[in-house]
Amino acid sequence: MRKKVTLKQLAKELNLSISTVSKSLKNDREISQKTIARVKELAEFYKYKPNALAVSLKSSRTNTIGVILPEILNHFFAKVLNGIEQEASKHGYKILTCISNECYQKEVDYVEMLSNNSVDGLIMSLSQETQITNQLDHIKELKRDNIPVVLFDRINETIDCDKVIIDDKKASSKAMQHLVDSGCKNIAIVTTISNLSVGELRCTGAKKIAEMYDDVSYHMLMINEVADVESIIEEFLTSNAVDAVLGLDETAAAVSVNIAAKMGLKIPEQLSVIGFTDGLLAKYSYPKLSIVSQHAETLGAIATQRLFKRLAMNPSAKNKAVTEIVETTLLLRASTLPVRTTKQL
Amino acid sequence: MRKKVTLKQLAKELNLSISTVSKSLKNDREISQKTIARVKELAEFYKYKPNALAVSLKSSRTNTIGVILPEILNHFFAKVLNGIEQEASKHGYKILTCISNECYQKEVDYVEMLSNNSVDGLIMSLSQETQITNQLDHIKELKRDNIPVVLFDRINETIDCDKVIIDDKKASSKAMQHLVDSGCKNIAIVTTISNLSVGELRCTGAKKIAEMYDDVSYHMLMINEVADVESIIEEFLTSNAVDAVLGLDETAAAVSVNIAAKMGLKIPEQLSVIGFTDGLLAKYSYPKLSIVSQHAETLGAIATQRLFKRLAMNPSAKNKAVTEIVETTLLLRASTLPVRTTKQL
DNA sequence: CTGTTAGCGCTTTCAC
DNA sequence: GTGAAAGCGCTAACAG
Repeated sequence: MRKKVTLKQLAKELNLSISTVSKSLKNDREISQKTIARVKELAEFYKYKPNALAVSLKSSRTNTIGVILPEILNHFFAKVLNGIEQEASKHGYKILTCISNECYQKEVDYVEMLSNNSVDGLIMSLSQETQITNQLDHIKELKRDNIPVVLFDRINETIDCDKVIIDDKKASSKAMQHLVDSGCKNIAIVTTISNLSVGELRCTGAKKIAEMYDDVSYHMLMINEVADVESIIEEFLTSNAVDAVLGLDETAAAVSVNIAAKMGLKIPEQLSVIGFTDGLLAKYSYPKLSIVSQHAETLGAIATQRLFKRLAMNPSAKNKAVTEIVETTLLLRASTLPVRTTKQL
Repeated sequence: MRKKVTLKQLAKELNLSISTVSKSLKNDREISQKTIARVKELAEFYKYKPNALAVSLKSSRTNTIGVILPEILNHFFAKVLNGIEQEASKHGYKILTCISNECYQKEVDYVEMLSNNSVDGLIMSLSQETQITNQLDHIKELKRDNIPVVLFDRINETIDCDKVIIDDKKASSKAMQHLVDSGCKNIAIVTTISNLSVGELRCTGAKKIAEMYDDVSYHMLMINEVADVESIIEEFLTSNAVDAVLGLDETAAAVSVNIAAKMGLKIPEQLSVIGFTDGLLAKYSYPKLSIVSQHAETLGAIATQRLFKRLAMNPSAKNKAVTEIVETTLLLRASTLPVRTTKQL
């Protein structure tokens, strides 16, 4: 079993010094063409690859970015990860992926683990527990270690760093507005994420619109934890005669649709449905659901670009933190009625 | 902006040598308790963390494993990744995640990228293009670099390395058997992955069973590329009076169900459906689909354990490659009829 | 008990 | 043109 080739070995075999070999491989003009050729040939022969560890240690750049996600089975985060990966790889960067599993302690551990010079920067979305308990020291300490962070989606205002978010409030307003415009009068707002920053914002946005209309009423259905979401929603829909459901997260939307189907409700004739989701439902549901598309992959790409910009910045010129907002799209399909109200001119 | 603390700086500040500091932090019994206490206090104060790069360079262990996946938006791979991550983190390992996007060249690039001492080992599933074109040198060369690989799901028999697979043939046989036993006579086998190793195996398994029965006929519907899967399946179901669909992959299964719903076919009365999928459909469909569960997370965990075992092995005692087989489960739900045939005693 | 030294593999400055 | 030497941060064998 042959060991991995190093500059040293190439040098010995060629009767050259290590530095000459190193320079040759970089086409340093100090070195004669003949030598360069010799070196390259042998390097090629042995398939020499510079030891990434040594290069990083020397240069203090790892070309790696750390990504800490609350979950990966949630399609939204999977898409964000995909966006990050694409963008990172385009720039020759690798990504270290960690999944906090919505758990504060795991998140802390991962931040610790990665802040040992393992990565050049971090992209992360806070775990549910972190947001609920509001423990943020582990993030704030990254500043002291001089490692830049970009927070996305599940952010916290008090942390001074770059952020990329969705305008959740506006998005849910738009969705609610559509329901109202298409004639819905009695709307259920269903959420299983009321304890997350984004959950609150979506709530606020939806309510704001509903409250603008005297003839529109809404019901909030907040479901916590891993309660039996299905039966809660079923019970709710049975005892409340709503004509629309706005699902503020994937679970809420998905379950609502299935329960409606089970109850024999016709969509959209009897029940209009709009869901915050990211393509999963859209792809696998019938009738096709109207959705608030969060452009998760774009979000991932933007977060990555942000981080690259930050990394490229002269650290002394530490500009103020930037918050970028990704616009959502309301994608109307078969699960909602067309707009009925005549807008005033 | 304070720079990251190193042993050197601690040593200077404490008027000790670097090695004494290093040993103190390791509770080396050679060092006096008093010194250990002093060192630890200062280290704590500065939140000293050993530079992972330097440690790795020294020890030639990165505590990182590379994971190369064909896709991440496919729920199956997301689940596998989750399984890998959980298992790895349990052992204090980080994972470098790469997504080949079904593209041979990206896969090659990633293998190159990671085999520069960036990882201790690799877990991967071959990209579609790699399987089709059968170019495998990049994987085989890993052996020369002495970096262990565990291949899962999309494997290749000619590569000498550990493998973790699902018994796809048996799984599809089981599924087909159930359809037959529940009285289906005219069964569509729908696949969009006939060009993958797993696709072929599933095909073979299903056909084998169908062909055992004189009164059962089957139709193969192989859909290639990103053709308009929906219309092809719709057309097929319209012109062929089948009473069951066996979807050999997620797309095939999902689209079949939706089209059936669209066509007004009652499931399972008029059409039984079983799909190879990994919980996605199950979670979001109504009626609940019968599925072949591939236990993706288990698969990921097992692959990781395999890799750890390999890493722990004395390299000179390079045992033969091991192939582990993960059993599937046929999860029967509302989309299939109960078994009708009376089995002979 | 503590310190010196060498070395992991590489880059880079400075001599020759 | 080429090479020697220092150093990135750490560990470990060996001296003292």
